[in-house]
Amino acid sequence: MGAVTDPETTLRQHDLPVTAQRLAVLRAVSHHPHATADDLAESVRQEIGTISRQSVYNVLNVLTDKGIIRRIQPADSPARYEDRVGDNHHHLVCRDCGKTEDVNCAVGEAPCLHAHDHHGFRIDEAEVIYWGTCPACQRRRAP
Amino acid sequence: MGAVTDPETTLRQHDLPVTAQRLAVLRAVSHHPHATADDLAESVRQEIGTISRQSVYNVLNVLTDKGIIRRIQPADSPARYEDRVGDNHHHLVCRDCGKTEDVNCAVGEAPCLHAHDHHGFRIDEAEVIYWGTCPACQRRRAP
DNA sequence: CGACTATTTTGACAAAGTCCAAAACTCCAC
DNA sequence: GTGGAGTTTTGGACTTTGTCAAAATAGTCG
Repeated sequence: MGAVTDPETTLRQHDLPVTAQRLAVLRAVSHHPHATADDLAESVRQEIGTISRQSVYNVLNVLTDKGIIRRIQPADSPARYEDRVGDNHHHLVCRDCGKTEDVNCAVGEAPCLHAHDHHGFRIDEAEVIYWGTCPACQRRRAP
Repeated sequence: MGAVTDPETTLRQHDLPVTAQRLAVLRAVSHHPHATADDLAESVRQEIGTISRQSVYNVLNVLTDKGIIRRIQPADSPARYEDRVGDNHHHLVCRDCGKTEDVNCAVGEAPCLHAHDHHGFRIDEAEVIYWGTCPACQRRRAP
């Protein structure tokens, strides 16, 4: 997604004024999938010198609302952001270090969307998180 | 689980000294599934008069570590606790009000545990959250 | 009952975000 | 280009959820 369209065009397509901060955040999300807001702030500062914490949050919130990026919020971890949207993929998260990987949906298209007993809820998303230990942490703990 | 064994026996079976606070928290979790730590503190106070915020967290952490209760942590919500453990069920969460319902695993036994591409992770749990709008919030928003 | 250990309490602290008002910037029409 | 309206960005205070540490208290076992 981020690769197909350049950041500036993406912003204009969504009627968002183009600012240096937004461009930089958008690029940072593309280059560092699953980074936290703090990671991204750091990354943006290296690119454009300075940005306020609040602006990072503002931009991330706007982009998330517009569906340009996706926010994932695993337990015991700050929110993480990614570029890849609208393809029903899921995540693999390390309990020790928080490392996050994409996994394609195990069942196929958008399968998970059908809970058996939906209690009258109108369901709009099925979120799947696989919890485990990443290779590096496995080595670190059982040497 | 909570219904089968009484709270006091449950605690002794796990080598935990029995205290008024633990009994009350355990009962509160049984009676109010998916309640937050604050909800539970409130509930316990009505039963035994007073309990410190820290004790509620202490007890919930111990019980969770022992596998007596389960903690779920949906995005944008404080942690919630439930009685029902070890049966691979999942949750339905309302985006508006946070209302949470149990749903039995859509695929059967413990199916979800097999991600296709596991990147070398050792996976120990697959967590599924269905996001949507509960009946009450549907009515409230589209009158 | 009494000693020993574990738990509870109290109060300070930390992380992740949000709220607010003022200043700076972008966009668009001229 | 330039000016004005409307948005963004800033910086600082604040909120929420949860943890840490030390002192006081309560539970357990002989």
